[in-house]
Amino acid sequence: MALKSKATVLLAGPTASGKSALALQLARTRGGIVINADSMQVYGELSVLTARPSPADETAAPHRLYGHVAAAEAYSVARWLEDVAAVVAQVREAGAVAIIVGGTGLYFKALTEGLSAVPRVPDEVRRRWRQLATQAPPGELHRILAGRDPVMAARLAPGDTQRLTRALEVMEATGRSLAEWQALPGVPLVRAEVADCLVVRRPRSELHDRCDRRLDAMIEAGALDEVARLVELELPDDAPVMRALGVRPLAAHLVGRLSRDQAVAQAKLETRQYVKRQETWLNRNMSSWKIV
RNA sequence: GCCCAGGUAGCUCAGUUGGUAGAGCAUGCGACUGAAAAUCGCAGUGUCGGUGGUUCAAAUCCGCCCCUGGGCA
Repeated sequence: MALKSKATVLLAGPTASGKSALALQLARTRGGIVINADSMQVYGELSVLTARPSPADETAAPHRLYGHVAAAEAYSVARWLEDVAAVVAQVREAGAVAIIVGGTGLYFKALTEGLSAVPRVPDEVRRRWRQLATQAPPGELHRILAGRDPVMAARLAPGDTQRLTRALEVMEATGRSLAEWQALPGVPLVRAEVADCLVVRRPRSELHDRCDRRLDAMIEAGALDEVARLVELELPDDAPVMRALGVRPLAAHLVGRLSRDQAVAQAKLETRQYVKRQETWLNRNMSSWKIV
């Protein structure tokens, strides 16, 4: 493929589309460094189930931001953005090509548009709202928010617990509506216009087949053991790692709540649904990217 | 062969005293600013097993037939 020589490559695409392999190939032919833009491949404890690049891949070309976070930590877009900023700076200094690859649309958006400068919410405040969110009857959070931040309340669906919680904690911690914060423009770290923006696309049915086959291969490669080790850490249910595709069904199988076949089927199902969400994001946000 | 329980959306099932059906899941589409592999919104679809009958009107009542599960022989 004919690529202009730009210092940064952004490579997005749905899961199991073959992004990582392409990134590796680009890194080898262009002397690049592969940088992860996937919210789950950052966790050290998960490598099989998140389809992280293999040790062999990692020796074939330098990789950054893979498995560098402990499962017990709650990673986030903001932290990722700090991490990539540092890595991209190093890569530029070294005069190498940064190949940022992943399936997390939000991360690419934060990268190319920046994040609004919302002050950090104290852990205690966050914990309290999240706690309430797990117990509040349906509609309760939305009612509370409507009383404190009608703008955000009008914007959010009553069932959208996660965003309602965020709006509430920001309102409490900063005294201003999240809507005001988000109206502040962010600073792009990498502008899409100066990067090679690539997106891997494949027919949906083909992606589904690839996801299914890959999940079977993950099981063969020890995904169940990996989940067993994760479960032993006894992390809270709302820890982001515990939300990785397949973790919940496979963990349910380990305690006998699902048969192996049911668990595998459920994991495949989750993966297909994720593909759909990714494609919606790609259609909406990356329609001008070059399809490879 | 007899008795019992079932046959309603792709799946699991709900359908009060008869008024041509509905939830969850799946599927499709969409939203998305510090949990994003997350979280959420919207939208299909049905010869109600078949066939006769009763009735103004049958998923619902009656007859026969077919199929599935269980029990008895």
